[in-house]
Amino acid sequence: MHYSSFLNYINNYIDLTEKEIAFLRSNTNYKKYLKGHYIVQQGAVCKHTNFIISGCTKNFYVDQQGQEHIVTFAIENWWSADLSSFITQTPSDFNVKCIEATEVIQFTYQNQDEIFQNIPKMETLFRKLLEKALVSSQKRIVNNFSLSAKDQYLYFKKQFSTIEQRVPQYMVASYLGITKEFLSKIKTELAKD
Amino acid sequence: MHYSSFLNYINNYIDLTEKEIAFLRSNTNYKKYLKGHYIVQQGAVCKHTNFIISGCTKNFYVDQQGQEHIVTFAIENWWSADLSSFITQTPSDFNVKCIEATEVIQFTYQNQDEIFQNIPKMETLFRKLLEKALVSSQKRIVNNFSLSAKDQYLYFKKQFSTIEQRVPQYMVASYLGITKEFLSKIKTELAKD
DNA sequence: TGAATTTGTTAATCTAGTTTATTTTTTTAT
DNA sequence: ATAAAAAAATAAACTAGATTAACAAATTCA
Repeated sequence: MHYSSFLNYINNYIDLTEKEIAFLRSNTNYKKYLKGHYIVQQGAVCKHTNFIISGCTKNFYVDQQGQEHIVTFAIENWWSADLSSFITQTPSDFNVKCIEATEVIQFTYQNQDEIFQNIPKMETLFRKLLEKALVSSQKRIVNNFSLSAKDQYLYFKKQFSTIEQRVPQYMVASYLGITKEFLSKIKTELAKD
Repeated sequence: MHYSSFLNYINNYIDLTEKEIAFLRSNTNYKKYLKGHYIVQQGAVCKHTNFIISGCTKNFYVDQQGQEHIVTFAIENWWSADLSSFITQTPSDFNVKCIEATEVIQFTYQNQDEIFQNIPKMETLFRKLLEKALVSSQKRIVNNFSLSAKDQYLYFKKQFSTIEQRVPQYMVASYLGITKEFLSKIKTELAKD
């Protein structure tokens, strides 16, 4: 069943009783998106937080010049949403799009509220996830201004080798904040060694 | 008393009973740092999360070339710590230094744990603070790769005008990830209009 | 009050990464 | 299997921002 990987994931952090599992199940639902489909679209409210069971998504932003900037990727066992829109329930500045066909367990803001109220351990889990996410976001800012593009690419490759193998190179470039041409240059340079 | 601004701040988000306030008080303490003093030093464990009552701190990182990169500033009614070190209780890669004499209410990891266990509303508050912090961290990443240095400076100025007026210009440059010379150039350019 | 230190400016030169344009390779769908 | 589309590579010209170095203001503090 679809829920098993979701429950396995949660089980890595906290223990849930049968009752709590049932409650969680009744406050989440399973959904499958096709490749290329949008989970969230710029201008629309992000209705759900999504736990990815299988597949891959990108969270990106289209700037005024029409250029796409990838903020995060997400794969199996990660969370995917536009946090800003979700927590405020206001229109999103970002898109979440499926790079592959993607299965998720999702819950609404109301669902989340009920889950946290009925299973405080879940709120603790989320608090800790947010801490980790913030740490890696800050780490990315630091890398951004202390590493060359080449070193940022090597760091990404080391940290997210699975993602690098699954997404087109121009998306990696977009995530790194450099042009696809320059990433190509970096890779040929690295290949020489 | 020192605690009043801390309690006022918390009161903006949640209601605490007298008992809860007493508990919070007994699990936090007041401390005053002089200008130039370190709250956290690179290589040491970040023992406390600090709520700033008065003053200003910078959270920065010294890279291998000896260059300082400011990750965040913090002023009155903000939180200041090296989150990464605090949550893992392992040595920090960052420094937190007082730009002005700074008064804080601080608590240890154990204190935090007890507070969250005894006052779940406090964990909810922190979960929400972390959500907001993550959103603004992601916003900063986006700005970083879609705005020119000039526009990033204008955004900083708009968002943190109080900070801009309090810290030397070379620190603003460091926060923006540009050289002080280039920021000076940007400012003379802007002054022409 | 004035010497020392910290902070900010200006200008010339340099470089990492962008832009634009063309070609090649890989993937997708029929 | 093959045509069309998507992705990647190459290369020349260009630019935002860095580096270096010398100088000017503003603070600090004895």
